[in-house]
Amino acid sequence: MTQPRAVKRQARGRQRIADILDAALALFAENGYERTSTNAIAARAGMSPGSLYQFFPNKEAIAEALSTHLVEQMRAAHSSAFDPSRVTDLTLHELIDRMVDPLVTFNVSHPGAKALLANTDMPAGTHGAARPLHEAVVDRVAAVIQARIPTLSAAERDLAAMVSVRIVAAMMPPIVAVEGAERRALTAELKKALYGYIAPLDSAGS
Amino acid sequence: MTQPRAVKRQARGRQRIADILDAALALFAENGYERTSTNAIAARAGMSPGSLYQFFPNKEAIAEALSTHLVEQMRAAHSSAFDPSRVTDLTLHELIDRMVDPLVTFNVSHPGAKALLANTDMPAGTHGAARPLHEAVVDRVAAVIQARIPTLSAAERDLAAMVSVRIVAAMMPPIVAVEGAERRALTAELKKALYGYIAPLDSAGS
DNA sequence: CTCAAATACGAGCGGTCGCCCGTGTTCGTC
DNA sequence: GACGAACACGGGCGACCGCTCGTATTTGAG
Repeated sequence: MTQPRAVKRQARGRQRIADILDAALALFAENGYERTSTNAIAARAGMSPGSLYQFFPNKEAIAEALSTHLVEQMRAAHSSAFDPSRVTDLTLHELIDRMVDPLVTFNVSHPGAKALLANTDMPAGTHGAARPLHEAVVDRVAAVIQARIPTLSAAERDLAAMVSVRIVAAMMPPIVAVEGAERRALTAELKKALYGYIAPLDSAGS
Repeated sequence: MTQPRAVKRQARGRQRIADILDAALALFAENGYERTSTNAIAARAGMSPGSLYQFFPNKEAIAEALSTHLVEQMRAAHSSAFDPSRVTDLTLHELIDRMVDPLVTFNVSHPGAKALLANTDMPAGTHGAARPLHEAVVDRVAAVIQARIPTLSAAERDLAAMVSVRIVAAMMPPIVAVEGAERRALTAELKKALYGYIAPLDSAGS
């Protein structure tokens, strides 16, 4: 439906699309979606407005492509972190480390991703592109919890996964905003919160 | 400084200001700040654009007044919840109940308040009006923690307060979005998360 | 009752935005 | 080397935005 009717792209064109996405991500992160004009995106990407519209039918499509792009990168970066095998061999601390650390790394190296995916300053379609990611993350966390604590009911497990993901998301902005020792301290605090929430449910000890 | 040079308002005028604020809150909650036009606010409030600008010098002033208004209501609603007296007499569960329940009530009865105060889709001045609230809440939570767990260092206490507030804020949207038993279940889960985070620090037992 | 102040109106100004289109240029293919 | 498709340009259109202003009406104080 929203399929943009595949146009044969040349290498030049694909590079320009990447340029547009880079410029858009930077500007969205700086000023938000609404405050960023398409002319500004084109200028930052080093092209004319007309050229920009050769690759995207409208502004919203840029946001959607950007969301999809980030979602893919995130998925790729975290596929290993959610491996449900050997989940019972690890201590809960180790398990939390394995899931939190890559998330922090990704969010640090992609500032503005949060600004895009978590912001209400967005057209509806863009949220639609982000929701599958959130659901996917929650599902995978639920799968890990299922492997770890099989005694939980499905409802309890899903609820615990949702709450865990929200806690992580809530701590991400301050973690990304600082560096070094401060970041490590905040990350440690996030892990303490997760541990405190999950440990009472856990049957496999510390 | 931003003091709008007190104009003698008649009762009619004060009512109109309230109408404008109501309309703006509803529209901001529905569509966000940027997507809401001043003409739309005026129309929803049942007046002409010219009349609206009799009471507010510009759009940002509306957002600021709205923020201040909500902040005041929130402060009033929570002043009792943060009473640091008798903090040591309560169990940690009771203490958490006392602080979480009024917050949930307020957020339920003021949907869109979050949309305003937590959104990046806002002029800088509006964030400036919301930050004092957040800081005030964190400070008061820190004061309660101080009374409850005096052994904590200042840095640890402030950190714990910040994390606690973030956890509460993170769970608020889904809590507000549902009703009845579901809402109670989510609220209970929030309290479990808070308890799990704070209990390990607490010296006064369950 | 009078009158200045407060309130109310709404057409429309100046500006910006998303986007189009006419035109010219570069690329891949044969 | 020729040719069509992809790419590139940028002036500017139409719509809408925040906001103004000239004017008309209502209010409360004296």
